[in-house]
Amino acid sequence: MRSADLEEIRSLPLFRDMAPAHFAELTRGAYHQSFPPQVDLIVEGRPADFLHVITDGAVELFARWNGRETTMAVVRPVSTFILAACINDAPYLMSARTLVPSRVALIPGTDLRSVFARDPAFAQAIVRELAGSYRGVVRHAKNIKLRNSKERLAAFLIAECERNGRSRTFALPYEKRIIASYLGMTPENLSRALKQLREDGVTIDGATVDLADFDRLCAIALPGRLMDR
Amino acid sequence: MRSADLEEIRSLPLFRDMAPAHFAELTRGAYHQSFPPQVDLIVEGRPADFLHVITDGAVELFARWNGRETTMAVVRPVSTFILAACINDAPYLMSARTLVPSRVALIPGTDLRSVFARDPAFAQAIVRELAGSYRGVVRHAKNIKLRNSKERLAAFLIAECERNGRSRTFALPYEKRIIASYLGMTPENLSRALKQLREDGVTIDGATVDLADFDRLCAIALPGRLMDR
DNA sequence: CGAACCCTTGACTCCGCTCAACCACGGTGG
DNA sequence: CCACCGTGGTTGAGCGGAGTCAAGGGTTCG
Repeated sequence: MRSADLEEIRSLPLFRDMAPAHFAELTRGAYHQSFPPQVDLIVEGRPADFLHVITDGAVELFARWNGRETTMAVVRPVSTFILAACINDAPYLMSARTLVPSRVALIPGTDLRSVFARDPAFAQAIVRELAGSYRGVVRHAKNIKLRNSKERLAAFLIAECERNGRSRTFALPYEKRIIASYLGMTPENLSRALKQLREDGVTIDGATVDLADFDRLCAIALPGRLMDR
Repeated sequence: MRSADLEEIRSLPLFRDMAPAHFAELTRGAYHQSFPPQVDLIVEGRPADFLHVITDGAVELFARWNGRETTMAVVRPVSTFILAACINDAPYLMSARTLVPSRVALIPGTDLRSVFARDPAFAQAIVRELAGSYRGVVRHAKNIKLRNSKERLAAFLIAECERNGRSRTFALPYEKRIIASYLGMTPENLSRALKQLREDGVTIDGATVDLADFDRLCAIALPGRLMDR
């Protein structure tokens, strides 16, 4: 693994405070690989062999059942995913695939569990990471169960706007069908919902969005840290 | 706190392996209280002061937004809830209220965090508990997003059946309106869905359920450990 | 240039919600 | 003892949101 990559991973909250020897132990058996788009990194149901750390690109976490599919989250650098399955040595509950060309570090689950049992600082960091992930899914579930599709879309646009430094215009971060699936609707419906939001100052051209009336959107989505962080 | 209660709490996976002195430290500042039904134990948004351990009864975890409400889980003895908020010292994302007369032990969050930083075995247990909770919410979200209401209901009945030792008849564990909310539908709709399932061998009398054709239900719900544990 | 693929649009269907009435049950108080 | 009322559950009618199916346009890429 390149030392620049190591630095980057090392600087993550998850690894920042652990003993240097333990970090070396973790990364010794690790791979760091580049993947083209649309590669399946993880398929749900398989045993959790590796903790994944995305260092570049974007990865979709999704789930399948009975021929249907829904995206649960989109992970961006630099962060980890499917830590819970690794720690519990349990089968993955979600699949993962690259959305764009991406680089991912793979840390063997056995090493992870071994170091985790010996390094208190690392254990603490894992707890924080897990607690954060947990709260993320809770927010997602609340979002799905409490808001209707128009409200979810408005909330999503607000969140994206803030991710881009509250700039009034910005680009959608990935394909609309992914956004639709993440928001729990069909692509057709997302299209219609976007059109419907034109009355609220939202204009769309391809992937670029313009929010003319931020407050109006807020009145629809009523964003708050209990659901939108 | 009564010593029998202490024993019970101590035997939980979360506390089983920690140092005796640390366990004493945790429970020293703890309360153990009885509550009547319909008491709000936690209201979302408040800072997370206490880890809750339910030792008797049943507690509903739910969330509100804009006048709507949805139940996220029902917690039964003996287990803990809202660990994530406590560990992160963050506001609760969910509210909690007793469904029936219940006993709950309250462990101060400051003590929890303090011991957690010093006791590696405890930190490990917390990680396992958190990872388990995380996977629980992921399952819930998948359930909501991938199955329609009839399928969710069938899966719920199957799960309840197995909780009762696969007995063919059993009682619904709590009010139907709670079940409806948990399954992401209205009470009216639950009623209709139950009636609809009569063709599949489900008969309902008040709170008692009879499943004449388990396999038929399975064909609808397609249960699996990736969504129904 | 053709072939995918994504997005959009329209028409239609249907699942699930709303609103309203009604019933069963249990508790209360006259 | 019974009238009254509140609550939870059921049922029905009507509506609307969201999915499905099908077609067409725009882009990208081989």
